[in-house]
Amino acid sequence: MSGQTDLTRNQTLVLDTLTKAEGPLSAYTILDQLRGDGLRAPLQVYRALDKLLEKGLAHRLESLNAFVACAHPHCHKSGLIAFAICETCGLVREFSDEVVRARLDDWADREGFVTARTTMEIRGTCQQCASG
Amino acid sequence: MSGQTDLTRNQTLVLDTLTKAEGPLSAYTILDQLRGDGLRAPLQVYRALDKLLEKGLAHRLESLNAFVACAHPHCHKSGLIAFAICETCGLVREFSDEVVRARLDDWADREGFVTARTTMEIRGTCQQCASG
DNA sequence: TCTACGATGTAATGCTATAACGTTATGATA
DNA sequence: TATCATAACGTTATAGCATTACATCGTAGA
Ligand SMILES: [Zn+2]
Ligand SMILES: [Zn+2]
Ligand SMILES: [Zn+2]
Ligand SMILES: [Zn+2]
Repeated sequence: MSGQTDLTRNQTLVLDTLTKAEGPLSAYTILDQLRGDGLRAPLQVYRALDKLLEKGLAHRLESLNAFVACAHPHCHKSGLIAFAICETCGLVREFSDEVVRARLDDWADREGFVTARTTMEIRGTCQQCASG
Repeated sequence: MSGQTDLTRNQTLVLDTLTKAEGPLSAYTILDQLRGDGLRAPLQVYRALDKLLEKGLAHRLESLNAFVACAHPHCHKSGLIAFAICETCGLVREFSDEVVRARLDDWADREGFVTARTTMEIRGTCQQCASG
C-alpha cells in the first residue's frame, strides 16, 4: 500500500518548479526549466500537472493557459476558488468567498444545473503596481 | 459620420455565425464555416472577434478557448458576467448576479486591487442533460 | 509466474493565437 | 483634386499550447 498522496518523481519536479516560481508558469516554461532534470517532452509535464490538479496541489489559470502551485494546500473548504491576477507584475492571489459560493450554488439549484467546477479569475492591477 | 456600432463585412459574418450556432465555437471552427464566404486565414476571424468583444456583442469563454454571441446585447448593466457551460450538450447560459459582483468589488477595494475584467465560468451539467 | 495497472518515454500531430508585411477603402483637409 | 491619416483587410509564416498513439517499465496482486 502506501499513502495515496505520494508524488512521483516527475510530479515532484513540476510541483517544486511551480512552488519556487514567482508567478504562473506555462507547461512549456516548466518543461524548459526541467530539461536539466531529464524531462524532454511536453507530455511529461502535462501528465504531472494533471495529477497535481487532481490532488488540489496546483491550479490552472484558464485565462493565461498557465499553472500555479496551490497557495493553501489541504485547505479548500469552499468548493470555489478565485484568483486575482495582476497584469503588470504577474502576481496571483488565491482566495475564496463563502457568499459568492453560496450565491452561485443558489443559482445552480434554481436552474437545476449540476456544478462540476467553477473558474473565477479577476484580471487587473495589484495594489503594489497600482500605487507605484 | 455614421453610428459607431456599424459592423464590417467580416465582423458581420462572424457575428452571424456565432448567433446561429447552438453553442460556443472556436475561431477555427468559425473560419471553416466562413470559407464559402471568402475567408481564408485565422487572423481574419480573430480580428473580427476582437472588435465584437470590444463592442460587447460576443464573449470569449476562457475555459474552452471558444466564443459565443452575447445573449443580452445592450444589457450589460453589471460589470460582471457569468457563464454556465453544460459539458454534455454544450449549451451556455449567460447571467449576472449583483451580489456576487458587489462581493468581488468589496474584496478588490479591501486589497487595493484594480479590476479590469472578471471571468466566471461554471462547468457542469444542465438540467435537461442531468434529468435525461 | 502471470496479469493488470499506473507511470514513463518518445515522436508525431493537432489546435489556438499572433507577428510581420503589404494593400485597400474611406474620410478629412489643404 | 491631391494629400494625408486611419482603419480594415489579405496573406504568409511562425509561435505557443495540448493531445494522440504507441512502446516500455516497474510493481502489486492472483
Ligand atoms: Zn488552492
Ligand atoms: Zn502587480
Ligand atoms: Zn453578454
Ligand atoms: Zn446540457
